[in-house]
Amino acid sequence: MTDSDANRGGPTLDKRQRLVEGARVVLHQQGVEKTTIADIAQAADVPVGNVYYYFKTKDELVQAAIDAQAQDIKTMLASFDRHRSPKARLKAFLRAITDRREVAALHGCPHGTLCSELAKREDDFERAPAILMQLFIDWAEQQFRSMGRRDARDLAVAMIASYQGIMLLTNTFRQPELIVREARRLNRWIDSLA
Amino acid sequence: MTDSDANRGGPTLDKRQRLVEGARVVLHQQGVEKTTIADIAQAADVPVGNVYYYFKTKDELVQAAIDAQAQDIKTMLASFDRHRSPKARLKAFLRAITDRREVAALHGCPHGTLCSELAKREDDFERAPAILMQLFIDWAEQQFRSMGRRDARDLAVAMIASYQGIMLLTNTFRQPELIVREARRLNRWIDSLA
Amino acid sequence: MTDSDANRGGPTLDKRQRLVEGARVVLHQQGVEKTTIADIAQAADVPVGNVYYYFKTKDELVQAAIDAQAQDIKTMLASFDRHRSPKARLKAFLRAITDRREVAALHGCPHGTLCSELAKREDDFERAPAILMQLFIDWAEQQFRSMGRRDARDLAVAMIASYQGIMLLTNTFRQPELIVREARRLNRWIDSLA
Amino acid sequence: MTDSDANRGGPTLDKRQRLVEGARVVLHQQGVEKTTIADIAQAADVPVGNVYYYFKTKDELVQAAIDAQAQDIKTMLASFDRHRSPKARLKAFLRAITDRREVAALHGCPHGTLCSELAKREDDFERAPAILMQLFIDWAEQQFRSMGRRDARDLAVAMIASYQGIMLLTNTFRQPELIVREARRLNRWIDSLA
DNA sequence: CATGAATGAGCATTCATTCAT
DNA sequence: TATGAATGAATGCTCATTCAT
Repeated sequence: MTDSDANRGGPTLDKRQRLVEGARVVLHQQGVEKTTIADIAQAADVPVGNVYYYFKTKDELVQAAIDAQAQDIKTMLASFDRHRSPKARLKAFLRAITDRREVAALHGCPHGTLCSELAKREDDFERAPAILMQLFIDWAEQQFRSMGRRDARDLAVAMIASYQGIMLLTNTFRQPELIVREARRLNRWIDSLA
Repeated sequence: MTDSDANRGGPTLDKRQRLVEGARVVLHQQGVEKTTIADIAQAADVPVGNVYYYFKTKDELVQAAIDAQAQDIKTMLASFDRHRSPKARLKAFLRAITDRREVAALHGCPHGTLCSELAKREDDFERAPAILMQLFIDWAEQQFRSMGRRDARDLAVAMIASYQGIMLLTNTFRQPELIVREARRLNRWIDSLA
Repeated sequence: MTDSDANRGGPTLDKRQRLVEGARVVLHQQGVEKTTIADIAQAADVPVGNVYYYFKTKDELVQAAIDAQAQDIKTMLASFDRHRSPKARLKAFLRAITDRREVAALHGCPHGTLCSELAKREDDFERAPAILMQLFIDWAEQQFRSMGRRDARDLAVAMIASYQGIMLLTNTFRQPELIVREARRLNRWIDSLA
Repeated sequence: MTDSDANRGGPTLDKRQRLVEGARVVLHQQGVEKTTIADIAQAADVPVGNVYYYFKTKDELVQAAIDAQAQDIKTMLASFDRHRSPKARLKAFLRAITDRREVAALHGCPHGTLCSELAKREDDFERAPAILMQLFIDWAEQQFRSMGRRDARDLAVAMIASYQGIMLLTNTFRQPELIVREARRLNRWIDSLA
């Protein structure tokens, strides 16, 4: 999905886009600290020295990758609007997650691992990826509120927590099936809600 | 040996122990990649060159920190045995988590962030912290099984996922209260189980 | 590229060449183990960190120095072709050696000491400088064969052994004259051969 | 031979002797620069900290190893006195060398590699192992002089050079047979002398 | 004498960032 | 804009030597 979205509008990406895409992939796979500018440049097929024309610092490039991920999340969540009921939308979310279980087993959640890693920093950057989680929670809260739940916020936090937690376990144990079983459970839970 | 004897029972730990403790603290606060041997040495008040007398490599020291964490987890989980019912034990677990919410907001779950970060590695070390998660899941499964649940495994995974997920959100948003509310919800959930 | 073009034919060498030359000189003078990257960088007037732009590891730089020495050897041996008879060529070789007796007394044979030192290693590198010796032996064998000697190989080995041995003694005793006398003896020996 | 001499007088060696023996073996195998005090201590089964009771510095221990080698050389050369003629003594020398060809192929000449390596140093130590070579040359000169040769000195130097050179080639190419063939040639050469 | 532990200077290597062209 | 090259401050790790007991 990442690639297909990024390529929207033509097979050729300009260098800036290629760098952001490369950053997303490599940062997800290797983590922020272990990823070098050279890694990203290579993934984007851009000369190392050229990176700094588009991004003044490594952090700025990471920020751009986070922003691009935010866009992806918005697009994905918006795509669930085609379902009429909030329950159907929530289940579509679970389905989307389940579809990515193999990648999650290998590299974890692209957003969760980013939050986890950047939260260790002591500069302003530590809060940067929080925006990604906020998107999920806000969306989920909206769904639960559409269902008439007063405790929509808590349910949203609980659901996203379950999502992030199962991603972590899936990654830790390298077992994609964990997501399948948990998604099934969450599906039943959604059904059980008034 | 002399030191450990001398320090037995006292507040002063010998250097090896101090290094492991320092490693635990600093690794939790800064992450594995960003933490230098010098950081750990300083935290343990040990000269840098001396670290290598006790640990051949940085990885070995990290492993020792993981092992120490495993011990702590075992001790904590064992302490819940004083409660007679499995439900009481699970609730005691939630209470223990809630008690640590301030640290979690600042630095995340000491085990979860470790799993998340090390899973990015490509050496054997990537699986090392899985043992920590396993301890939690096995313990939780035991509790649910004591309650007669056939789906004890799934419930255990779900509960630990919720735990890890809420730790991640708490850390991401720097909001300790998230743990309080989620713990309350999980408490009710436990009560609702047959 | 710019530099190499600019330096073409001139006394100034580009950095890579300068590094290889510096490595040759310093490795010969100090040996491989005692020579630091900083030593070579300084000899080549190149910042330490820049060395790694040209050579991924110290070993790779050493290998480049060996290769450069192989080139020198080939050039030198080829230069003896101007002599018509094999005996004259062998004597030219002895003269070339004798000409370098002062350096040999100070630092030994640049090839022999390299072989001696690297043979102690346990990685693949231990065999690397063997190629240098092989060049000498093959060339000498060719000369003896041109003289119609059936035992060309043995004679070649014997002669190169004498060469290497006298270099070692010259270096050990810091007596350049040893080479002069031995060269004289080998000259007579060559004359004595059928 | 080394061991049997060292053990003369009983199966137990005191620590100092064990250290010197360990040093000899390890220095021969690994070279001076690559050998750590810990390596030698381990080979001698002596605690690292204890080494400095017997030897103030690493150099002093290396010097002791050189001295021990000098003793060995003297003993070996003296053992050839049982042969009546100088030619027989020289041939006995060649035989002794040939007997050690396998070790030479693996680690080079224990004396030659030491000379080669230490000659690179810039302190007083650079001349230390020259004494070993001197022993050989003096002995050989004596033999040639007994044969009535006026050029005894040159012949001695030539012979020891051949010896050292073939050791180097044997080590470089890892071919023990080189020594066999060269020894044969030197044998014939000795026979050919008036 | 013995010894585990301590210490700090040094080394190969990495990498974000800058610069000259 | 583009890019290969430059730079220097880290970082993990080693090791001769010293010290306390």
